[in-house]
Parts: sequence; C-alpha cells; structure tokens
Amino acid sequence: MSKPTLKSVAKALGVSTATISNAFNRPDQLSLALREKILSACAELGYDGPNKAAQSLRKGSSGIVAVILSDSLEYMVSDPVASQFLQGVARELERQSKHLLLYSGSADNLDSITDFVDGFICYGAPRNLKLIEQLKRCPKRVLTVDFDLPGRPSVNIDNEQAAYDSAMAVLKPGDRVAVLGLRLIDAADSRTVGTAPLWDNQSSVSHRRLDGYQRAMQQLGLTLSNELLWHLPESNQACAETAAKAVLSQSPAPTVLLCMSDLIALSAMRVALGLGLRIPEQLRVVGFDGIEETLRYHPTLSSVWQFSDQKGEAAARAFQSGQDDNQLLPYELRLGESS
Amino acid sequence: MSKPTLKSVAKALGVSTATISNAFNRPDQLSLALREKILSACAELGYDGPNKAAQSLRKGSSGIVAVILSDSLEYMVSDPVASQFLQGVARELERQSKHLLLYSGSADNLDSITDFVDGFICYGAPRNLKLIEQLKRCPKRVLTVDFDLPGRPSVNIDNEQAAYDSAMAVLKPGDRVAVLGLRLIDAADSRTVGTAPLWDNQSSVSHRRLDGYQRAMQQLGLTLSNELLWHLPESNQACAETAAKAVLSQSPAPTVLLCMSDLIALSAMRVALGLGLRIPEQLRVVGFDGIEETLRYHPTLSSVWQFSDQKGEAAARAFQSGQDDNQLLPYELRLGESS
DNA sequence: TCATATATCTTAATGCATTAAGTTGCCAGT
DNA sequence: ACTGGCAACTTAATGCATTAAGATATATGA
Repeated sequence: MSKPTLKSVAKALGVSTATISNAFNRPDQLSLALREKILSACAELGYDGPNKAAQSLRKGSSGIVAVILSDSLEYMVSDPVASQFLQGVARELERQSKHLLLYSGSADNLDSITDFVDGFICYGAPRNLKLIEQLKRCPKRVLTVDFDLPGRPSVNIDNEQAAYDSAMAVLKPGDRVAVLGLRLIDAADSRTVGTAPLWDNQSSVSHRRLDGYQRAMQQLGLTLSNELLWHLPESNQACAETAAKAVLSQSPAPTVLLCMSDLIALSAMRVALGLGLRIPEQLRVVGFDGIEETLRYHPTLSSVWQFSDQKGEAAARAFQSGQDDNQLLPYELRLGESS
Repeated sequence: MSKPTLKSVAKALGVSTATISNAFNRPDQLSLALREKILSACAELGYDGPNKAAQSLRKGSSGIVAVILSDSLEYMVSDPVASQFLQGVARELERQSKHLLLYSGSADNLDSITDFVDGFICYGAPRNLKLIEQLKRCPKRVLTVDFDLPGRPSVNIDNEQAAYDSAMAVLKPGDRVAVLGLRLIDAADSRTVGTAPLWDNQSSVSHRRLDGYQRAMQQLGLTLSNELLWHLPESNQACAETAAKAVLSQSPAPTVLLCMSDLIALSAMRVALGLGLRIPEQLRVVGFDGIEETLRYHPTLSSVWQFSDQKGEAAARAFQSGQDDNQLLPYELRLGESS
C-alpha cells in the first residue's frame, strides 16, 4: 500500500478531505470529537500530516528561508563574523520553526529556488551582478543585510557613524593615516589603490565606512593620500598581510591604521610587530566588527563591535515580521591596547 | 496581470499545456521551430519556467538536499572538520545544481521537510534519538556520514584501522596510555570515566577508534585503565582542557595521549606544555582528523588525516549516485613532532 | 410555532505542472 | 492505392492539498 494521502485518509474515515485538512489546520472548523478521532486514525494509518510540497504549492509558502551568502560558503564558514551571523539566523529561524536553505552567492539562477522559499535573506552585497538584478525583481520577500536594495527592507548598523566614531577615538592631529578597506572593487582587480574604480553599489558598507573615516579626518584636518588607501579584494590573511606590508613600508610610515575588519587589523598588527613597530606608541590600529580572537591577541584591538549573531537574529525576525523599514542595529566602540 | 503559468502561456500561444511543459523538459517531443517560438514567447511574457513547487509535487523531487548536522550549527561552523565537510558537500551539490538545506540535528520534526527534499545527508550520529528513529523510517533517500544506519548507504573511513595505525605509530612497550575520546555517552553525563555507560550506537566513530586503540595496545601488551579513558561530552577547548588536566596530573603520569580529534589534541598539548611537560620526550601525543591549525602549532601534531572536504564531496556524490554501499574513504597517517 | 442563527460538515474550484495514452497528418515501402 | 510507422500535438488523469461557498441539522429567540 502506498503512502496515505489526505484523500485516502478521508475515504477510510468516510469524511470529506476538507474535514481532514481542517483537522490539521483549523481545529475550530470541526467538532472536538471528530478531530480526535481523525487524528488518532491518522496516527494509525501512518499519515503524518498534509504533504508539505502540496501545501507549499497551495498556500504559496513553505517555511523555508534562503540565506544568500555574498561570498562562497568557504568564506562564510571561515570568517567569524559571517558564521556568527549565520548562527544567529539559524537560531531565530529554528525558533520560528522555519528552515534554512543555504544559497551560494556565486550562483545566479534564483529561479531554481524562488518557488520553494518564502524569500531571501541576503547577507552582504553579492559580487555577482546578475544575482543582484534577479533579487531586484524577485516576487518573494527579500531582506538585505549589510547593504541596500531599493525598496527592500534591510538590517544594518550605521557604518558611517561607527567608522567615524572609531576614527575619532584613535586619530590625533598630525597623524599620517592609512586605510585598509574591504573590497569596494570588482574582484578582477587584485589590490587596487585609490578610490577610482569603485564598485557600483554606493551603499556598500565599505563606502559608508570610508565616508566615516574621512569625515573624522576632515574634522581633524587630516587627508588621506592614495598610496595609503588600500582595498583588499578578499578579506583573508594573505591579502591583508600584503597590503599591510606595502602600507607600513612607506616612508614616512603611517601612524594610524584604520582597518575595515578585525581580521585585517589582526594581520596588520602581526606584520607591524614583525617589522619592529611598537603598538600603540609608533602605530595605532583600529578594527571593525568585533571578534573574540582580538581579545586573546596582544595587544588587544580597539574596534567597533557589531554583534553579528544578534544581527542574524534580527534579520530573521525582520524577515518574518513583514516590516519594510531599514533597521539600524546598535554597535559599540570598544577600546583596547592598540590605540 | 498575475504571474504567468504554464496554462496561461499555453492559452496565449494557442497550444496545449503539455507542449509548453515539453518545451522545457523534453525538447525531443516537439519541433525545434515551435520550441523556439515558445521559449521566446515565455521570455516575452515573463514566464521563467515551470513552477518548482508544482514540479516538486508532481515529480516527487525538488533538487534540495538536506544536510543534518549532528550538533548545533554553532558547533558545525566553529569546528574546522565539520565546516570543511560542509564546504565539500556544498561544492559538489552546486556542481549538480542542487540546493543545500541545513537542518539542525537538535530538531526532531523531520516531517516538516521530508516532503520538500530529495533526501538527507546526515553528518555524524544525531544525539537526538528521536531523530534517528525518524531517519530509520524516512521514505526518502538517507545517506549517513561517520556513522551507520541499518540498510542505509554511508560514507566513512575505517576508523578502527586508522586509530590502530595511529596508536601503533606512537606507542612503545611499557607506555602508560591515556585516551581522550569524543562523546560516546549521553550528553547528560558530563565527563564520565570508563566505557560502561556507552551510547546506544555501537558503530559510532568513537567506538571504532577506541577499538583500534585497544587492538594496538593489546598487541603491545598495554592496558587502558579506567582513570585514563575520558569521554568528552563536547569537542571544545574547555572540555578538552579539563580532561587533559585531570589525566596529566595523575601519577604516574601517562606517557602517551591518544586523542580522538586534533582539536582535543591541541588543547591537551597546550595543557601539557603549561604543566612543564616536554613533548615528545615526556609525553607523546597523537590526534585524529587532520586540520591545518596543527601544522602551524609547535610541536606539530601526529595525526590521522581524513580530508573532510573530500568526504563532503564524496557524500554528495554518493547521495546522488543512488548506490547503496558503505563507502570507505582513504585516510593518511602523518607524523609530526608530537610523537 | 416560525424564522433565524450556529455548528458541523461537504462540494467543488483551485494552485501549477507532468505524463501516459490518444489523435492527426504525412511519408516511405510495396 | 493501401498500410505501417513516425513526428508532432492534444486530451485527460494525476500529484496532494486548501478554502470559499453551499448544505444540513440543531438550537435559540420571540
């Protein structure tokens, strides 16, 4: 005998399919007695509720939420900030009894899952421009995190203000400032200098952070020279070290390093210490994100803490709530030994 | 106007729905001319292929594969072995144009997604016994990794032999051996000693590894005392350090530490060095898994390398292939400075 | 007592597509 | 000229369930 269906169960019990359906979905639509009879009969027959695929087709929602990763899963898992975020999303989704589908941002056939999911939580601006276009016209709910899409709700922090705060906390008049930024540019270009070939999306976190840094510098009468502004194509150790070496070996050497991630800042500090620089006497460093590792490292890093796991939870909640606003989460400037 | 469907497109073109469907799924069933006409008309109308939810209902397969994590996502993401595995699965799945749904092993309502997915790749024995029961009677394809389920295909390494090999590589006659194992036991018990209250599943990796260790010891005339066999409920640093301290502070102190994971081994080495023990002169250590971090640590760790990313790929391939055998992957014993 | 409200169930349309079986027309072979 | 065979479509059954609207029967109120 094949798997029982609503229909087969209904026939077995001599009631209509609607009643069985109601027994599962709308208890108020039938008498208590009948409902219990149905439920126990279902248990007997091995019928464990309406088929979810059919339900999804009919109701138009499945309880599956896709999380789109801006980068490969590899990056996602190796980067503490990203994985914290993912954990937060997973936790909140589980609370809502929803499911998490991981969608790699390198792919660009949203159609292949759009029909399956209730929508998309998109973490970080996808590098794949096709994917962005698809997201723009996606008929399902789309919530962005750490970047904006016109007309879509988002969850973020005030990157400009946070960057400004962090810069103001470390900068002094007369400082020679270097910035180690995240990829603002297309991946093709490996480690471009200068802000010229910037990426399309002016609302990316990196732009906002740079804006914040520059506002602070302006206020202190400092200027950022092109040789001291680096955009890393990848947020990994190798990249960060290359950039740090290049920046620190210039003369006169920078006295402050504004880093757009803690991972970059840690690498840079390692390089700096390797070059015999004293932190913070000769070089002050400030990071961004707030990861545990910086607390174990010496000197501890001054940084903007942004609680990625909570961001993940907030994103999942906002996705669910249906609100269409652009939510700004709190951040916290924490000073360490590096400044 | 609402979203176009197969039906509406068919009507617009004056052909049957079957023909439209065939245009997408079985090109050989209609003339090339008509097919191209249909396809371009679809593009025109904004119809991007059959609804996947409906397709899934009809065909009974969705292209979504659920990966069940034995532990929380938190653990999964923080543990390099597990996250490597996940990456491998994701990579291979992407190659197959399939999608990955993350299912936390702490949940136990498989029904809520069974209908959505093509099946389950289950990484590590779920601690939740209910979940195991559900997997046993799951009507969809189930493939296990690092543990066995009766009648289900699996991907694993020969844990017994690998453990034996690693033990044989470090043990000498007269050694006093301690074993730091993974949770063989129920989570309730925190750091139980002895093999008595073992977990139900005799085929778990931990059991097999212990078997291997013991075979090697037996061969060398060594015995394992209960005080020196520890089962860690969690594979984290805190747990490992607690156990390592307890074991190393006994007298006479052990001369060899057989660790069932590299993470445990690293923590243990840290503790040992902290206690002033010289490695490998006073204490030899061997790990299991093979993670990059052990190469950067000093002394480098002798360990069984098992290439988790390849295991992930193999699992996804085996899932897809439909083969029902129990696949054993190669491993590699690599000796470092710790032995 | 009659009309009306309520509780409880059923009917039937609907969501969107797949596919086995049936139809039609055209061509080749004898 | 007749027939088998094939290409190219269409018909209609099917997958599994949701839900608005309709049908009864029973209860309520005046």
